[in-house]
Amino acid sequence: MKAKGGKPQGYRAIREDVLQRIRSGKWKPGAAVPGEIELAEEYGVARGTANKAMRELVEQGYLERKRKSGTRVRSSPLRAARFAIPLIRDEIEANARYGYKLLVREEVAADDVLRDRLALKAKTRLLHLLCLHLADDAPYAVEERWINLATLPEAAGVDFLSVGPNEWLVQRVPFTDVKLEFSAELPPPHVSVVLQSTVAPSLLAERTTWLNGNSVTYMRLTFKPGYRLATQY
Amino acid sequence: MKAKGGKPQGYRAIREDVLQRIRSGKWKPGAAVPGEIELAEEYGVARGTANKAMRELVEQGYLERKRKSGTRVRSSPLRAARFAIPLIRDEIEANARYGYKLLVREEVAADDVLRDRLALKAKTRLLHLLCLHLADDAPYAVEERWINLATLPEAAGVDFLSVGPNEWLVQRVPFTDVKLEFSAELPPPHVSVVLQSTVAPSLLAERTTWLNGNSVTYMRLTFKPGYRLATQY
DNA sequence: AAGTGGTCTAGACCACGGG
DNA sequence: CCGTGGTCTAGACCACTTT
Repeated sequence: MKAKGGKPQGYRAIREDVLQRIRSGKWKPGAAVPGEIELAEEYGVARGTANKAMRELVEQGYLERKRKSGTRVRSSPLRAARFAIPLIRDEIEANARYGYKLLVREEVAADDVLRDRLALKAKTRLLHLLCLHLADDAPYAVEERWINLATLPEAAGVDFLSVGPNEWLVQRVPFTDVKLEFSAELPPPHVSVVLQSTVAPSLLAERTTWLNGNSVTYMRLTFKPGYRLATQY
Repeated sequence: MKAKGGKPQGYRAIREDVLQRIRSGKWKPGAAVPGEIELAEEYGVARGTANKAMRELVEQGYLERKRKSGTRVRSSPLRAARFAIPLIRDEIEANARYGYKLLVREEVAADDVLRDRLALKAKTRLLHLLCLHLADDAPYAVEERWINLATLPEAAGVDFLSVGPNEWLVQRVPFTDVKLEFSAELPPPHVSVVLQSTVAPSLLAERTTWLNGNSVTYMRLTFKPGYRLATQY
């Protein structure tokens, strides 16, 4: 345990001070907050220092700033939760022994659903993978993945037997846009069989990745029933 | 539509330039990146300007920086998805007419589950609410909420008939910590009845809110079957 | 027109951490 | 030790927005 008893110094001191006044209700939602110049004088620092403090509070969703009209406490705090999206491997290894199995590897032509989701032309070839992630030898999540071979031809030469597609992609392939969706589903039979689960709702995470307007990959990650995705902020 | 054709100026130019070099693979994961001084000279700007550009890239998860050893491209980009968590009302009003109904309002004693989750003493009184959020008169989500009256006695005097607890709380009550969890559940009967749904998996969002170590409220939000929580980054 | 935040500069000192 | 990033300063000009 680090002793963090000492009060923050510099711009952090200002940031925490202002935050304290917001949390305590001293500065209420919608209320105006002193400007940078005034704050800088109050704390005896340069304007740039006060600026940095206020900018961080804007970024954290506590303040709104507009030129000329000044700074205000956000009326309904735009709380943005930041989910860390670790490699599944890392998530499992935090508490258990990680295992990985490749179940299916095949080249396929895109069907209508995939063509739509990945914005593909008619005959585009995809690499389809079905993988199982295990924690202490028990099924943890099933990964269904399609990789666009038009964008990523080099994927055709990888066997994915020992390294999962997630890890392979993240290390080698840059991307510019990601769409992430969560929903609750009853897994289809070919997934629930692999999860060794009876009929029970599963959390489904879907991720579609793009590179400069070209689709790279689409992934469906079905977690075992009872899985909880948690964050704290 | 704004025409954003013009290339970014100042520190943004540096940020986008460096990002481009990462995304194009010119600078690979794990590789060292020029230091601030070098970058500043390259672009003919002050060191502080280069610093600002690099800091933003760290924050976005693209770079790692350490004193003395310098700046590197993150080997596996720490992709953090930022979920905006709007008031349900705003989420619905983006596409439909919002409706709200209070179904249950009662003071209760905390049971074991709630005592554990909210870290309560034995006899703490809670305000229990059951609410329905509607989109164009169709059930959209069911909100079950418990408010800690020890922390928030003033909530006992609010009827919550026209203003939902979510909106009331967010406007008036500051908080310091939030725990947010997502899972897939088969809703219990008293929830599925209200959702007018047959037996189908629902996405469940649970949020526990704290103020300086004291629990404020616990909420279970059950979305209608088929709901998708989406984010883009 | 004028006020407020956004950005930049040139220079400085400090803190961390690898050698 | 000493190089690199972290922070700060005092001053400046600019951009946006309201008056």
